[in-house]
Amino acid sequence: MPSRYLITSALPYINGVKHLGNLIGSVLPADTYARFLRQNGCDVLHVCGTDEHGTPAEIAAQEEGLAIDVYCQQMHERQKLIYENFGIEFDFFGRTSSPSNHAFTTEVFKKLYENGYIQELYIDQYYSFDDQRFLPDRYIEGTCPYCKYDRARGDQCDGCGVLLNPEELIDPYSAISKSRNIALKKTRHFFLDMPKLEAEMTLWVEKQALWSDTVRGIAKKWLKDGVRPRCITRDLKWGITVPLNWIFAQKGQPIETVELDEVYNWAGEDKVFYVWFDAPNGYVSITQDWALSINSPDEWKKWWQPEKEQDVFYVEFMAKDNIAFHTIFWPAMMIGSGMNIKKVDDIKGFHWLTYDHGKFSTSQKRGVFTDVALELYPADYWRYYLLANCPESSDSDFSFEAFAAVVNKDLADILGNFVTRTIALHKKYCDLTIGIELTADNIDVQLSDRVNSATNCIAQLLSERKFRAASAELRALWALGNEYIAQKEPWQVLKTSQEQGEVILTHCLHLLRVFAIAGFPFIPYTSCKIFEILNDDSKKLRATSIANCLSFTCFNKGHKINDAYCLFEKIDDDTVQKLTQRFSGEGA
RNA sequence: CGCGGGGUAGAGCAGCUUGGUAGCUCGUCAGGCUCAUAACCUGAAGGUCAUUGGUUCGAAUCCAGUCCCCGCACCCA
Repeated sequence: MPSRYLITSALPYINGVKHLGNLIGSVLPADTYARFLRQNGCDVLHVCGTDEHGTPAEIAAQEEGLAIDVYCQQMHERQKLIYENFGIEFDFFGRTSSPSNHAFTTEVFKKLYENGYIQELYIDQYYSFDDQRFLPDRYIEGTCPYCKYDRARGDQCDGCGVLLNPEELIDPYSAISKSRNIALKKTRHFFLDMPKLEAEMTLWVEKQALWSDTVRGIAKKWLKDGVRPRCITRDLKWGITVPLNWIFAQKGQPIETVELDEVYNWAGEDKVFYVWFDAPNGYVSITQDWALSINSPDEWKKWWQPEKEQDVFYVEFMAKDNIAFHTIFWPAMMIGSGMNIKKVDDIKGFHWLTYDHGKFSTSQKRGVFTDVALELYPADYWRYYLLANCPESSDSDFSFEAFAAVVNKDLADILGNFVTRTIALHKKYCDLTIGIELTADNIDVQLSDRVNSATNCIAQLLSERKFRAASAELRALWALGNEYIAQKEPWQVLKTSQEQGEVILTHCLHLLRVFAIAGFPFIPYTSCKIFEILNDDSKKLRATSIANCLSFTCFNKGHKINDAYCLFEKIDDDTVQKLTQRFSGEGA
């Protein structure tokens, strides 16, 4: 057993509020897993943060009329608050624009350079005079030389799918300003020498036993087709500055002695690392920021540079588009740097969440975004639905119709209703005061066995990070409550025997406690509410492992409980229709 | 032959690695109960596992071919 569990969620990009797919594609399952491990008493660190560099961020800031740093600051706070309100408990939610990430990324680069994994090449890049900037490949459009599609991008043609270089485009123009006043300029860039790392990466990928077929498949595909030098720098202002002084010093050619034009070309001092190069380093630098925040600056090493590799078990959560970076490029950077940074053990990759059989779309306002979601319904509704229906093995669809069906049935009818009926009976016949204690003589062994079997199963599935199956088993556990109470009919028994009736009801109260503990990784707010009703200490929710969490002796004679209330409001058909219409992105 | 994912009861999915009488949830229908958010419990109906061929005593599961659906278009994970 590893002594520590390191968990990272893919860093959400800064340029806007994320949608439900982002939530279920990384941070929510990661939080669920982290909560589960913490209940088991494991030492867990879960970090995430905003990915802030790159052209899309600059353009988004420009559109908002804000300076880039101000924009990022605001958007970071906004995203952070939304995750908090979903009950995502990061140890630290950091930023890739932080000083620590500047420092760490620079160090990674220097080590790669010293170890001979960095190549310098001049490349031709388009400069837009009207935009006054170099244009990243995807911001140049033109006609595809192969299929003649007239809106091909500089990196790829969407007409025929061929991968392109920008200079291949016929009649190119700036996608930002549509200006054709652009010209190819030579500019010096740095490349990560992937071919040199290929053999080592292949070995490393082969070694991975835990990765799913999908993850392994993507990794192998990139090893097969994607092994070529990858450019790691861009000509931009916003980012982590490439340490040119240091580089020229390394060459024994002090920068002062070199013609500026020759060195920088058009980029002047605006040469920064490409966002893909600095973003994953954020996992480490954010941990460093976490360490600073707890006044133990070296604490991050416990996680990223453990004495023994197997002391830390590291799981990354992400959507499938990110898998190549996490299976190949970032590990290659870390291996090449020789910095002895802990590498990932398992990668939990998610497929896409579609919206009402189509795509989420920011520009069309189609789909539910995380800020609006919380205005509509409490966090646990979303958490439960998304976990129970997560795109684990293939894409899955979100629709309000399905959402309402699941919320109404599972949360309201199965769980919520069991809470209400149990407490109502107790109030009526026992005055919300526990009058008996359960002992070996009166404990229902059959129930006990079934509950233990279910909780063990949930724990096992969570430890394997199978969220859909774990949710289904949680639901089955809830159903045991209704089954038990229907079979025992305490409302009948109580008419003839107070004691026998109370034995049944006390079993039900303990079941509620089990539901709260087992549900805590999934629907923490609800679990807290149930514990309040039971008048139990909510700290125990965080410190009781799910497997075998059943104990029929938690409540002493005389223990008072609180009255229940409706835990889940149902969603009616009319509302479903209105919401479906509202978020369809058509007309509106 | 562009890449990737998928085709299993009306809907949504599991099973496929390691072949052996087809499973879960919702929905439908029929009973039961009345403590409860018109909730709950029990039972039933409903599938030749896209299709063709092969391997095998035996294939949803392995192999080969065919067909169909989805994403790879701003945004976006």
